[in-house]
Amino acid sequence: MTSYRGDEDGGDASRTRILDAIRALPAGSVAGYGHIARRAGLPGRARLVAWVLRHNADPALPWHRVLRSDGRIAFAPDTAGFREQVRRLRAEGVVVTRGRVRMPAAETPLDLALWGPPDAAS
DNA sequence: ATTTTGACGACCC
DNA sequence: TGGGTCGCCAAAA
Repeated sequence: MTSYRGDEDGGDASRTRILDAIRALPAGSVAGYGHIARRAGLPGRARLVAWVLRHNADPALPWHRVLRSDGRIAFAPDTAGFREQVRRLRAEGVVVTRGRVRMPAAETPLDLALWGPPDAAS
């Protein structure tokens, strides 16, 4: 409680919710930044998700399951991060072609079963 | 206080 | 599929 207006989460809670949403990603699945933001109750804050990931220090976080909305890896192709992400994804059975992944139409039946409807924030 | 930057996204052609 | 524009939010310069 960094002391301020009670209604304000101070972005701290937002950060937590984002990390939470990412941790909820099933192995072998992928999601876009915007998708995560939405799941975290922060529609339109895709860039905030990116910011959180950039500042993330938790090695257990499945950050590699987060891609751009077009299924493309966010890192530049010639970076270590890029290669690392491809490596991790493939290790989970995800098909990565030319630094890009086949994105689920939107909500695969499986996702709905695991995540429930978009509104029912867990 | 203004500008630039970034692990973004929806649109348009 | 690919490239460019504009909108968006928070941080850093």
